Amino acid sequence: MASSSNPPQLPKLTKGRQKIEMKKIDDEKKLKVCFSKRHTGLFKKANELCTLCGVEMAIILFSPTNKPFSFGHPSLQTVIHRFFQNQDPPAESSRTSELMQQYRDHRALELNTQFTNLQGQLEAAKKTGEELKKVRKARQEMFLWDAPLENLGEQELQKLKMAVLQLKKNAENQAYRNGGGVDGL
Amino acid sequence: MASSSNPPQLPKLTKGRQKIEMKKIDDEKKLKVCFSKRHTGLFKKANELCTLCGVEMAIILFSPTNKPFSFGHPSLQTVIHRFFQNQDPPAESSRTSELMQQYRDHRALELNTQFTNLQGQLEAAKKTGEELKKVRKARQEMFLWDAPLENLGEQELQKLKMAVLQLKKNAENQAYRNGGGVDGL
DNA sequence: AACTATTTATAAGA
DNA sequence: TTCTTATAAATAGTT
Repeated sequence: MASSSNPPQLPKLTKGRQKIEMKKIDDEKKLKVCFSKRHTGLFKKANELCTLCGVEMAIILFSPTNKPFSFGHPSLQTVIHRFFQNQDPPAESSRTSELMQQYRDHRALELNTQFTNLQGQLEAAKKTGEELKKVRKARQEMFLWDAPLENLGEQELQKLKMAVLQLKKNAENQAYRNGGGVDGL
Repeated sequence: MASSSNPPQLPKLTKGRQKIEMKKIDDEKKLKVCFSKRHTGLFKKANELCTLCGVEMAIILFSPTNKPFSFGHPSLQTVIHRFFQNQDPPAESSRTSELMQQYRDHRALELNTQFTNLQGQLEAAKKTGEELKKVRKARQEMFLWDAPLENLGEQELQKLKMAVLQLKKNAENQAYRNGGGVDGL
């Protein structure tokens, strides 16, 4: 009690968790450990999401040593089959719903055209550009495009908005790094 | 900060994160929010694992409202194909793979072909109203759409950003013109 | 594999 | 829905 034991220099036993750069880990040993921990963590998160929110999910991945791993709830085949089989929810069969479906189809068609156009712009951009360097950041945000391409609606617009914001942020970061030259890589 | 203990009365603004029971969330609103956050978090973790460890991975999941989402690196097709095609010494699901063996040749390759010709199908469908059903199917296949995740330079990034902004603008205009009242699902 | 010290992810609340 | 805040979890570096 008497002794005030909060010396400025606590002999920390470890450095604790350190922030790591988001790029491919070179060190074989570290990579192995990292994969092990994160693979476990990811599957745990997946399981929690399934439990908490009642979602059906399938995960397939190949380890750094090309070993296949998978997760499925309720099962791999169930989810994959459902996904590719395009099992729509309940079937409402009325004239109205049919018209609505046609409307959605039409709208989807137009959106697809726009996406195709976007793809073309990307191709053009790649040709115009010269060097390809710090792309990892960009790639990180790109995964957002992979998910919700079904039935683009209000929610999807929100995601697009988020993607735009992230791209903007990313561009700014890159500009900053180019100017300051902090920790080169 | 030296010797005196902290004053006991800290007017905490919030309770902060609270531990939750690992079971299906009943509250509709909470469930929705939870899914949104965790879905984003999971995909982020997945992306990090791919980046850090050079892992190939595919995730397919159905939200509480049965909306399909997917993540793929380098692409959904690539990973799924590899999984069901590569009948390597199966680390775990040999039975599953076996069940999907035929499915692989039949469905996956078929889908790949359809995707390749997606544009053509859509064009054709646009002219033949009767082809709307095909469009509907094509729309589902759009999940497989993959942005070229190759390397992009800074200039490309800028162009991409602009392209995205344009896309968003178009989508919004379209939504407004259509009144946005046809939100099925 | 277990342990710390931090970084991240999030449940609540605004 | 988005932002903030406080706390729960995940995990990089050690032992």
